[in-house]
Amino acid sequence: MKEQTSPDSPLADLCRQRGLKLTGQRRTIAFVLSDSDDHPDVEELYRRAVAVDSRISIATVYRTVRLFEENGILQRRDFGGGRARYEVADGDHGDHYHLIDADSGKVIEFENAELDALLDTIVQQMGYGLVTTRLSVVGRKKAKTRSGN
Amino acid sequence: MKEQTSPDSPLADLCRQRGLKLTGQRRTIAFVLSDSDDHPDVEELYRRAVAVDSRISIATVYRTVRLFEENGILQRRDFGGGRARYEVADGDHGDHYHLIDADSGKVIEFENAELDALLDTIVQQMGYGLVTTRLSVVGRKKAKTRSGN
DNA sequence: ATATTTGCAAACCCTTTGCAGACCG
DNA sequence: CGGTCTGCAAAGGGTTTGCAAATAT
Repeated sequence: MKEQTSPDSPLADLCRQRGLKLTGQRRTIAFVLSDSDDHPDVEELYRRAVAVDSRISIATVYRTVRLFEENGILQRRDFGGGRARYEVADGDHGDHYHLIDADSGKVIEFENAELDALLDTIVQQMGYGLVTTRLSVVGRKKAKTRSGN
Repeated sequence: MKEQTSPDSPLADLCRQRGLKLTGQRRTIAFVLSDSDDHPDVEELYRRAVAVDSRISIATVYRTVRLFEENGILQRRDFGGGRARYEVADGDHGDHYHLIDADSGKVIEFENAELDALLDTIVQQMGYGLVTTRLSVVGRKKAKTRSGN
């Protein structure tokens, strides 16, 4: 009888690697997150999780999401609108940013090495080491350019 | 009898220019804001306003701050921590960003034309026009001795 | 004069928490 | 088994709002 090595989602595995107790709920939430490529808020995660296993409470989603964030598994984002949104954390590199469509609210991810480098340089020159970058640009589709704010 | 042209703070004047009714409370809040060069949250603004005129309620500060934001007089910022913080809006140019000290939480403003340009270019290339940039970097002061951790 | 604004307190929204029972390792 | 995790509902912190009285233009 062979041992099952990894029947779980990538995030569930990560969970285990981090030494976190892998409960049914966490497994479900991890699965839902692994399965998401957008930036759901807690209520949305709750909806998706309940669809998989109805025995999950929203309090647990809040607790899990916080736990995952503290363990570097998730990243919390704020795109305005009062509620926190989450996405699977990037590896140490591959950092990415967000462009938010001013009209539709749609979030578009992008990467840019030059931007990475420039930010790092700027922060260095100010005598600091870069810890985190929180950057989202709001843009409007192909119209006049405004260089405000 | 000559008309008083401008006995008020710069922001109170802006208020008037925008056609907003200039009440006592708004005048006070505008004064407090003109007098601030940091990024106070609503409670802090309330404290400062009450120090000038005790007949102000926090509800009015919330309402005024929102009004000012909607009229481009103030800018709301989010540095984490749940509460919104405010600062006087930049003119169309002179845009600036924020570096947050990871340890002290201190907010340090900076400008960088190269960064302005790069962001604009990136957004253009994605087929959008830049509307707003929300950027704050968290950094840790470089230790000159060693960087243990 | 009269439409707006204010203060107060209650309402709201998102998030956290105390507790008793359920569960993982 | 023992400590951790969960569900529930109540509490919490920031922000908004309904209403009658006060106020600006």
